[in-house]
Amino acid sequence: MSKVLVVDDDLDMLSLVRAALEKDGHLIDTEADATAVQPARCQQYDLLLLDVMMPGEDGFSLCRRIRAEVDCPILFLTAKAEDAALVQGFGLGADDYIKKPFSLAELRARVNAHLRREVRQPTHTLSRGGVRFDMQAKAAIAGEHTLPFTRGEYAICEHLALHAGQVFTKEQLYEAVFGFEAEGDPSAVAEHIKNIRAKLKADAISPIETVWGVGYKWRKNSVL
Amino acid sequence: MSKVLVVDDDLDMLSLVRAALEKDGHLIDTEADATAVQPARCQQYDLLLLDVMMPGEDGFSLCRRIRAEVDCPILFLTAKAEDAALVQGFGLGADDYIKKPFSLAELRARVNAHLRREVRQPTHTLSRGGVRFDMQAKAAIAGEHTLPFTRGEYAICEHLALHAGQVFTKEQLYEAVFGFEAEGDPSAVAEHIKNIRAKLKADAISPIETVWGVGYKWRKNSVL
DNA sequence: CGCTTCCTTATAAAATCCTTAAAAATGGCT
DNA sequence: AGCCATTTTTAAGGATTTTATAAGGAAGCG
Repeated sequence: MSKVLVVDDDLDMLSLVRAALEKDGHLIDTEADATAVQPARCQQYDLLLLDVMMPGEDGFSLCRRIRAEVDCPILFLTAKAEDAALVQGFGLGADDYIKKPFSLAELRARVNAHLRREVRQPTHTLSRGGVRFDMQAKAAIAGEHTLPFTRGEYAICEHLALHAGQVFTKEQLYEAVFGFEAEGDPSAVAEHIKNIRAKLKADAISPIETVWGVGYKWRKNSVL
Repeated sequence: MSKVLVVDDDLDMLSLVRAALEKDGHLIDTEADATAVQPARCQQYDLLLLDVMMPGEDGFSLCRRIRAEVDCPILFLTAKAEDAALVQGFGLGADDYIKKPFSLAELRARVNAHLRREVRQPTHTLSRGGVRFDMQAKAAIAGEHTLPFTRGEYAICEHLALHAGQVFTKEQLYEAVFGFEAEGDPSAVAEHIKNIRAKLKADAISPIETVWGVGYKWRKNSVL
């Protein structure tokens, strides 16, 4: 979830852009008056989308005014297709230049590409059966939202997913999660499995199979 | 001066692009055969420019193959102007998508914009979650005013923000802030976290999440 | 000395984990 | 098919662990 500020004097354009970007789960603020945009205000956003042609202050001027103090990507929306204007825009520190008329698909793709770059980091992630594990953040993500796993639940879940297809007894799972001293009641693991399944159910996925008389395993060929 | 690799089967195009980018002082390598491009080789470049339509392996396939191991910006050159292809390209982790025919001015402007962004990162200021860190001044700014952090509070806060998304135990945080001998009571860290949160609360932002049983982390805007 | 910062301690609050017990499901048996 | 023994699932409650909060004292610094 990222915060985006859109500056355009055309109110129709604002609502159009807002609707498009909100589909990707972003938080959109809009502003029709460029002169009202101060550097300090921009610092809370992850990306700025500026129209070039506006009465009063235009997008170029606004960019020039705030660039020094704003670190996030700045994208221009423009009807001017001339190279000179485009080069000028990039020269002011812009990160992209989207020519009108643009498709909403392109707008979304470009905005997301810039936001993604901001958070692109060497993360150890694993995707299995519709669930994405961020091993650094110790978080599991399904669809658009983070699953509210507890530490134990996450650990069991990650271990199963990491060794998808392999069957683990309750004792093995307990040991894998809490180290060697597996002094735990097997039913404690069953309890966790139950909770995990309940939380996954909200996203209509159930990758954990029970092997009767043996234990549990993560389904290997995920039918997503 | 940056190193750029251009992959295109069209030799005329290669020399054209090379000439254009060399005007900006970049070092250009070219490659006509996509299958010959290995991830390890790409890691020495600051930017990759890939043609989409190539005999043998196309640009999309190449991107897919190397993206996980290559961290630099990847730009597509393409004649395909359809939205679907464009969205697909961005979906593969591309950073820009330049439609043929493009002007050399636009090409240069876009390439330079991406390269500039890369070097903007190692600057001494960082903006995350509504807080801007001035690492030189050791000051954190939220909204209009400087946060009254103590030295230790600032250090913990900066370390968390710098490694947004990653979970740190109290011991790790203490060590990260005071170096080697982490002979500190974990509850001292908890105390600092409390104070940090209290001071951030005035600006209605709370980017620090507690991962129960593990530690703390700075919330990362996850862009799926 | 007064001030800030940091650490410690103590207590309250919260969340998780485990245990227990009953209900449901499974597989094998006659 | 029907029944039984075993295993799994579900549910609820208390015990345990971890975190949040508050207050007091030691150490550094002007």
